[in-house]
Amino acid sequence: MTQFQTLEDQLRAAMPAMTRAERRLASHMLGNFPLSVLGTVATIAQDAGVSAPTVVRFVRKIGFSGYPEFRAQLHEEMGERLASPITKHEKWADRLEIDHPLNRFALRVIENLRQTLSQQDLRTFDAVRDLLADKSRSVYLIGGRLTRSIAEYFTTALHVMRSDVTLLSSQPNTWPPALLDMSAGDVLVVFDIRRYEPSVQQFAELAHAQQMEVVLFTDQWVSPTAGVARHILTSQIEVPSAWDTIVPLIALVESMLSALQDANWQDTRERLERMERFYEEMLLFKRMR
Amino acid sequence: MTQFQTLEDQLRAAMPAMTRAERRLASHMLGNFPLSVLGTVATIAQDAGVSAPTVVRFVRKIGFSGYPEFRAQLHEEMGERLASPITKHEKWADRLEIDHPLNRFALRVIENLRQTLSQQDLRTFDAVRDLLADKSRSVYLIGGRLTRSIAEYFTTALHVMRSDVTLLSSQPNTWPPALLDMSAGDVLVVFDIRRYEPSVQQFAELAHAQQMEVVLFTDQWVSPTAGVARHILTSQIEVPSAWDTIVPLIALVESMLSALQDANWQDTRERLERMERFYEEMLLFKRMR
DNA sequence: TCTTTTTTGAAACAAACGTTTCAGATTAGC
DNA sequence: GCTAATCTGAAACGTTTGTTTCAAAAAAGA
Repeated sequence: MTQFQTLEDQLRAAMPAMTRAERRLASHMLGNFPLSVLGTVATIAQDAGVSAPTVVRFVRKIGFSGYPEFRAQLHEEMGERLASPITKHEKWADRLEIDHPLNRFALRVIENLRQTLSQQDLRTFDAVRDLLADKSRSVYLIGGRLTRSIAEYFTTALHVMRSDVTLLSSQPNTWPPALLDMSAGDVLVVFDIRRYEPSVQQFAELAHAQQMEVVLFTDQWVSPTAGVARHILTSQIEVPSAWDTIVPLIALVESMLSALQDANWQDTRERLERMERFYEEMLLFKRMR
Repeated sequence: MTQFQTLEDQLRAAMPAMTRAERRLASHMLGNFPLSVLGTVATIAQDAGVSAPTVVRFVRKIGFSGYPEFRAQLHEEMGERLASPITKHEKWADRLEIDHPLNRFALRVIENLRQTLSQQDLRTFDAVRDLLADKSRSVYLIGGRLTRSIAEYFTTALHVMRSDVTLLSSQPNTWPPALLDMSAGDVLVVFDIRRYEPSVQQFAELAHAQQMEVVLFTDQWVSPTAGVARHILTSQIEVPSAWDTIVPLIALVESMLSALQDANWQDTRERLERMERFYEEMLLFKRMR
């Protein structure tokens, strides 16, 4: 079946060779495209004022094996037109040497990233941004075995933008004393992907009991910590290996940083400049020794 | 059934009240919207990795009488967006969504990732994989202010696959003594993106002088450490914000992990299984208290 | 006009579909 | 650590769907 033209074009091109009833059908299809073609054979037949067999004979005549194939083709075309920018599959993927493990793996990573971003709830994202931008709230971050490095990265970057940002140590026995300094309204950012860690969850529950706002970054299977979380940001993290990918999580974190920066650019720039000066002075000291 | 929001919103709004399998389903639907929802119950179920009954229960839960009604609603919405000539050639996502910082940022991240991958030298990649797979060499990792978290992540994952993996502390004053244990032929993995850190570079030079193999993960402007590096893997890291993105670096690291795993799956699996057992025993221990 | 050919839809049919049931698996509560 | 409650998918079910058959209707050719 030739795919070099759209369904609409195919319909028009077939017009001359049509019989009376078929022409009625085609003209109805074209007149209400593509809404008219979404339904079943029966509904189309009724709307166009022809019988169901006519519809089937018609799609056969223009080259499809049957109505299901015709509809599949339509769905494909609609999908292309409806796709949001980040949902779109890029052509460049074809050019990569697909056989190399690097590219095989990377394509799956990109697929995860794409899905993560397109399913992200923007309101949740904005709400978390506002929480973190609120300087009256202290921010604490915690992560598991693999996610602690994400928490660390987030912390380092957040420090540039605001004060009162604390990364909890990787040793759970230091957490209870840390709770002493946390107040109601403070924010706890939790990173937890499978295999979810009981200690992290327990701590989140304690924090929640202290009226803290819990923000959870997790995977598509959702950490049990979700039960006490005010806001949940999920990522697709499954790749063909014994591990998962944290790329979508990092992308979310960096997007959040970017949004925070936009929300309060004045302060951020000042802090950045001061940090630069401090770094320079540090270097000066070193040289003087 | 309330029609005041789009299907997409309804899916998201229902998220909190969902079970595990239903979340997986909703996540798949949102991640590939609206293409994912055009097909039959069976195809959706298969693509999302759940059973057909789950799909039916799900659409019931969010307020439809059954799957046909759910699909009818989707068709209606699609029709609205596609029918009028004005919007005909516009994308599904409205301007508001495209303009959202998350999506603006994400598009740039994906672009960086794309460039990083297409520019990657596969021979270098393979050579680094072979170095890291060689168990006669110890592996040391080091990173700067922002990249230390990447080194940490890499270390944690590498530990699962092999022994003799060490992450250097974030305090430079601990590095000279650490050098004592490093031998010629050992591997030093350096992460260094702008602004390049003199201390990291100095250490890499010392390591190089000790006949160590230096592997450098850096950005497109290339860290000065490149002078002493045997292998260099570069990433595109520039995004529209005061920061850079480490996503391409993470993707490279994870691809490397995946390649390493493939190179020596037998050993890796054994280590994984042993690790699992240890974790279980730890949990058991905790429960017994 | 009458015959032949083509077109068309009602009815019957088979395949695919959405739905329900139920037992095993998982999770939550005590 | 056990029990109760909830969740989940395989299999069976009845329904809808697309398709085929066939005879009536329409059109074309004589």
